[in-house]
Amino acid sequence: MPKPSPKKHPPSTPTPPPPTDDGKLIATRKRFIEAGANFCKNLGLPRSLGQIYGLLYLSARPLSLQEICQQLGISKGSASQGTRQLVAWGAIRHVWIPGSRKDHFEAVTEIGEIIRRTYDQHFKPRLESAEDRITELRNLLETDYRNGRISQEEFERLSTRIQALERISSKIKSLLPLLERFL
Amino acid sequence: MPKPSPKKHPPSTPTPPPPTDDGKLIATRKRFIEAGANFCKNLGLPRSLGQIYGLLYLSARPLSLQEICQQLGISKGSASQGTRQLVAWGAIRHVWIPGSRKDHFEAVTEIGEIIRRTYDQHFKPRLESAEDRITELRNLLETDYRNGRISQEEFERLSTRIQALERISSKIKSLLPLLERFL
DNA sequence: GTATTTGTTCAATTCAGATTGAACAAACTG
DNA sequence: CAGTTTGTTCAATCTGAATTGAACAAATAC
Repeated sequence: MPKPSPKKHPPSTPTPPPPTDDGKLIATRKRFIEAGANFCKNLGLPRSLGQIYGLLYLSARPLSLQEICQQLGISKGSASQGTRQLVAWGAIRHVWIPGSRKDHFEAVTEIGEIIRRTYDQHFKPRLESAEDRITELRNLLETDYRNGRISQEEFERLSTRIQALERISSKIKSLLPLLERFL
Repeated sequence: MPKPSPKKHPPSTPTPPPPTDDGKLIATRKRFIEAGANFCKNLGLPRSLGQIYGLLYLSARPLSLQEICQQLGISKGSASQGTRQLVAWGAIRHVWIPGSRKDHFEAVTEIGEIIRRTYDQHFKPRLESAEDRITELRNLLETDYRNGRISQEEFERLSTRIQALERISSKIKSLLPLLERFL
């Protein structure tokens, strides 16, 4: 690696070179990375995930962790955690480049794939656990009633409301197979 | 209004009675309110929204702001903002109770309604604006190319990737009508 | 009119969680 | 072996958003 003086500057925050070193990033890339960041932010996910995916999605070749840090102006820690998350997510993949012992990453460009996997791994389980939580509610309700903590009238009203939830839940569940077919 | 002694206690924060005054909250309610809070949290929304909706959903009658604060142990400010948000969202509604000049709120129990409205007001517009952003990207790309900031090879690759996005986008868009029919 | 009740607003605070960076571990190099 | 490169971990920090609470406004009561 062409590093002339190993002690040029202490670790890394002496003169933060323009915080985001977009030296090599043309407008299209910048905009796309930004869009990815916003997308993730809107979903309540760390921006960095979107940035990393965006960078890799438009990259001509797999990039190393170092390159990711440099291009995005984020820390090694962030890049390491971010890439791990994205790999687990199935949105990017590890690529070993023959000559190098660095890790390299490339984007999985089949976004449909990613959506499908995300649905299977995250949405579906959650929807299913929702049912359990409703059942738990019903049990709690019966306990409350048996222990005389609520009147019968109260019991019946709450019961009706919980039943409504069950109906919604099972309706949604019945739509899932349909959704899956078109996914 | 059946209020016996108008000076029972000064305004509202004298001896914050056990921070969360769940005196009247039976297990079922507590659990449901908690579930609402978590649900909102998972969606990246303020917990308080879920708590308020949960409380109202199981309530026998419309509740005043004061009651909401007390039962949930949240501040007037939070309750005020929270209810406003939920009303705008269509998840709860204002109810004027004849004798009282307090605002009262009740939950909209037709959750399907709420989902439909939310989809129309929030998801759909966003999906549509996604198209615009992709178009913007394409324009940026052409500008970058015309200004000689990228090679033709680069141009073609990026173009392909953006095209893939366009395909996904239009595929999703074509699914919307189907989804809407079953919503 | 003044006093009281009720709701809103917004600056200050608090809190969650994303990001950093330095210490560490592991793999390789010479 | 020591030295270098590379990735991971985790405590500290930073950031943004939710929450508070007190000042305010509006409506009503007296």
